[in-house]
Amino acid sequence: MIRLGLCCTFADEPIKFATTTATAVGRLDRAVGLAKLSALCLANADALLQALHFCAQRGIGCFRVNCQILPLATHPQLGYAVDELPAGDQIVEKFRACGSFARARGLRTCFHPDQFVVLNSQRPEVVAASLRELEYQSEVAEWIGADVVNIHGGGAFGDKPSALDRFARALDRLSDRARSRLTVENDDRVYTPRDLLPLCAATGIPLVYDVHHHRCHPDGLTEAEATAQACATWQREPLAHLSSPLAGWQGPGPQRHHDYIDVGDFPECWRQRTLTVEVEAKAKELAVLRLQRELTAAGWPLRGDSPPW
DNA sequence: AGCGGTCAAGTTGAT
DNA sequence: ATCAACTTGACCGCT
Repeated sequence: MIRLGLCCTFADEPIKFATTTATAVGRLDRAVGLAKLSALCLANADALLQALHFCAQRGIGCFRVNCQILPLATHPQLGYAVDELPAGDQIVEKFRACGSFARARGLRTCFHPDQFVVLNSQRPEVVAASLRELEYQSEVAEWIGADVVNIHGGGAFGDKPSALDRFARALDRLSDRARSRLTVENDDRVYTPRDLLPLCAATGIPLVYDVHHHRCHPDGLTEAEATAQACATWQREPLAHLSSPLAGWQGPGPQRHHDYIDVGDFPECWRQRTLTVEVEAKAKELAVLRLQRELTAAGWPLRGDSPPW
């Protein structure tokens, strides 16, 4: 059974997550700034519940939460703990309500911090900021019952074995809350599945298999081999990523994402799997719903409302 | 009210 | 040495 996942935002549905900028908040007094941020966090908790309702209603079994759900939470100057916000209690309560809803409807949720999280950086301040970011996202993940906080391997710095070793050692600095949710994903320029599988074996961190990245940056493993080995790193339902190239596989910049998924890009070797497939496509929910229709027409078993993994 | 420039953060590799 | 690519639109300050 395949569970399809939607990433972060909507193309057509009027569900919006609010953001702000450090420049704007930095101009305000601390208290005024916190009041503004508090309102944004509250609005985002409401938007998340709407997003989950949409997914439940349309049989989309997984939703990825935007990493800016609590805007500027880890900013070096403007960052805050949620209990510093005027509506802090209410915010946590609303996120916990999202968690209850997701659990009741069998929806999976996950996080994917952006490229600034580099656990194997050679710069200690970058690693420290990355750990801080993972702790923040894992706190929200706990509120909403998300089981995955997924990151990339980071940089190679001219020496992948050393870089992977630094990655492994940084894990020891995470709380249980963060470490138990952390996963690592192959990317399209540095780390392949083959590079990451030994790290996963050594640390117990699951591998999120991005088949599009693997096609852009192959490593000698077939898709079936990479899928099998990635799935074996999971003690629960595995997670994978799928995209189609912007202008076809022969076109320029195949690593760039298309608006929709070409159903021909869906790996045949996923057919017998129980798997969450996050759809990374610019047309967002429209792309997920179209893929859902096409897979169903092709006889693939899909699930969006079954009990949690 | 509408417009357009701007946005916290890291790393790689193309030019 | 510089800069786009990752995500991409929404915000904010100016008229």
